[in-house]
Amino acid sequence: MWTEQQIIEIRAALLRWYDRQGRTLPWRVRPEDRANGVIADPYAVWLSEIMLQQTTIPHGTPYWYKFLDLYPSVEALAAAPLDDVLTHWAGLGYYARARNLHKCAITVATERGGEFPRTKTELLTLPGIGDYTASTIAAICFDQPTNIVDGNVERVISRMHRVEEPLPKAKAFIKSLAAVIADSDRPGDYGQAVMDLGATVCTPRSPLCDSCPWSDWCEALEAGDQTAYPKKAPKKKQPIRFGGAYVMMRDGAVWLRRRPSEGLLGGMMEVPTSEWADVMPSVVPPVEADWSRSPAPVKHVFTHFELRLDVYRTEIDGDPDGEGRWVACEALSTVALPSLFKKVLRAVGI
DNA sequence: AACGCGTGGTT
DNA sequence: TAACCAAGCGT
Repeated sequence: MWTEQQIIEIRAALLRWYDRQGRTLPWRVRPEDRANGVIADPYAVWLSEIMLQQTTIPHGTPYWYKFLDLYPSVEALAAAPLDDVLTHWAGLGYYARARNLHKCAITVATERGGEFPRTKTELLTLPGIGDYTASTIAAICFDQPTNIVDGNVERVISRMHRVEEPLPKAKAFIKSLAAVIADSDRPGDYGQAVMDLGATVCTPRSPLCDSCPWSDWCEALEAGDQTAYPKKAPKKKQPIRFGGAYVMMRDGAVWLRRRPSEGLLGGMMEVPTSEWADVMPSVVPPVEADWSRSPAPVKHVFTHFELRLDVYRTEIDGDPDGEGRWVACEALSTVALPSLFKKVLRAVGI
């Protein structure tokens, strides 16, 4: 292992690199500003961290601007109806994040006077905030010396040490290795620096080792097998499920209903569908009508299965049975409609 | 502890 | 094209 002196040099090399980058993300405080006492806004940082969980920065960033504009404070977010929050989250995926975001905002606004807790331990008690997010907020906003480990850090550390154990089993071990070099003098900058390193230099496919501040200490670079790490457990093939979606139109409006509040796409609106099964279920339309089927099924890939929906469309006069409501086609952007069902509507020309 | 949970971009 | 990937969390 490294001597204390080496560890100090490793930290310093990363922070020198980071300071030189000048990479700015909109919710960040630049190192020079931080040195002058500028404090990151916990609300804005929390919002960004929840949105960026398993989400790329280009995809998440427009949502961050929109939410800050619509809900400039945690109180404003807490006061909004959940359905509005889900509407504005639509398209970002992992909708439990939006439900937890709203729940967390209510807790902070009503039980904590609008102030986020300043310690990792207290942050961990809030809905939607796990180890990574708690560590990050505590470090970036409150200068707490935490050990920030996300997917980027796992890749960087597993390469430096050529960790042979595959993820996700190796998470605890990698985290213990990361803790050895985590910086306690500039916790926020260090955490962002090591994540940036993974995101821009120590990339999954083609790492830019010539530009890496840690190349002197990287075992994988020395061995020439950087991209062999992190080792990952083989993933199983995902099943394909089939079903039918039934688009009912009346006077330029579409019939939508609300999904159950938990589980897949929980709380979001949907076009009525059949059950989703391993083989195409027998077709039982929700109303007797003259249905036309779209030429090609809609394909949609979830995390744990692929869905193929045959899309049927019809015009009806009355109301369908069951819960739901008519939504004018021009007003579809004002409802909590996930991408899957936007695709379904697009497939029949809406 | 392993699995459920979205979506869009890249290779 | 199929596989892989992205600043994880809850149960």
